[in-house]
Amino acid sequence: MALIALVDCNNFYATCERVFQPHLRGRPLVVLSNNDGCVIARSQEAKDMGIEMGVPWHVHQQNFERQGVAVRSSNYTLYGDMSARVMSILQQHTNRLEVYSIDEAFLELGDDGAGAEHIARHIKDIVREWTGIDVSIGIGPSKTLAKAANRYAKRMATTQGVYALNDATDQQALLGTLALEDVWGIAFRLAQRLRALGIATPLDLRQADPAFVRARCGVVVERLVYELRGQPCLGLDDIQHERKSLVASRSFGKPIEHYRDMREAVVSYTSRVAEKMRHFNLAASHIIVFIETNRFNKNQAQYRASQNIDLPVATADTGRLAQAAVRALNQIWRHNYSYKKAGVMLLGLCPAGRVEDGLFDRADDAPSRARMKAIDAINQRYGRNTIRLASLGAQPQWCLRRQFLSPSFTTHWDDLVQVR
DNA sequence: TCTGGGGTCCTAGGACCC
DNA sequence: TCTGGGGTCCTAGGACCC
Repeated sequence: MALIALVDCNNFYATCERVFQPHLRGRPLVVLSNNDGCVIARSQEAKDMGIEMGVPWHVHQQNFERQGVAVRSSNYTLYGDMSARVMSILQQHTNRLEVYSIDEAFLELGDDGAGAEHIARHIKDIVREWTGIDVSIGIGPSKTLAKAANRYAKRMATTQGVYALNDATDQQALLGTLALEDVWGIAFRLAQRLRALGIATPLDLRQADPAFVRARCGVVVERLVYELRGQPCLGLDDIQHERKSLVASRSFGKPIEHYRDMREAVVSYTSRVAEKMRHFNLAASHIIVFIETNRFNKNQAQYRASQNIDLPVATADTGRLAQAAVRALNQIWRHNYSYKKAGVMLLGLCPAGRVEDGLFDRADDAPSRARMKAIDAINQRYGRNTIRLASLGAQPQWCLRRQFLSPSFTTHWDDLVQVR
């Protein structure tokens, strides 16, 4: 069975900053979120000082600055660029690569344990030499075990950054020492639930009855049982999948109380997210706007709301999207609240050219009986709502709802042409 | 008084990840 | 005074249909 390696860049954002500012090496360093609100990355020295992930910077600022902690605002363009360099090196050493996040990737490394470890050490050296980024590598028969191995590689100096968790004895020994929350996919809530069921460690979970776990905690945790046993349930997702949603959201530096300010914010988020969408060459068929008050402020009246608008035609046009966004905002806006955050989410994404150039994205004359019949036939064949009649103002429009399409449908584009 | 059963679709919200 | 931003997947429940 093929072994999976998880390559994870150590202290990624902090290391990226250091590659270009070598004088920061050896000093504790933190990277802050937008608005410099809270800590989103730390160098090893900063971690050792006890600076926690996600803490609001203002709480500790004075204290830490006195101790010589260097601070940087985040620079995602730089991190994205460094990430691409690392990933392209990894790509050269495997047939299958899943880029899991900006600083992590899963690789398939063959089925020979010793061989896999050897390759992993080689990868680690090369990445360091070519990019200045330090990585840790965990190897195991499943993604979840590779994750656990990676943790161990990171924490134990004796591993020199690479650890293989291939045989059952090692797996049991390690899982017995971990907390439930150390398992990829288990956080506070699930850990609580599992403990209440008498499952106290990852080793207990590995040995639990999958059917029992499924009945109590659902299919996600059942999968983890198998994954911890080394029977992979989570495949390597190395095919570039299409994005399913895009978001632009922000916390406001100063809370918003007036409708006009909120409208301005929502329109500007819409324009930002629309631009991102066009970059991926996509169009959206739903737009959601959400607004909320400051949930940390216990003395304040709380309000959260979101509104989904179905667009009659999938579009990437900022004007149309902004119009819909304002309509959504109008439905949820309430006076007398102090709003702290808002966002715009685009859903039902589909390739842009197709629908925009499509046959149905225009106010046509009333559909003929023959056309109605043809459309009915398509809906019957490929599922209802593949094509539907929508209204924009008084004008009926035909639109293609690509998110309802079966995969086979795309090869039958000709059918649509006939409808016309 | 009796009070189906199975299916689909949609939505809201929970939980997790980085 | 001040607490990030961007994602995915799953579930439960309601509406509706036959």
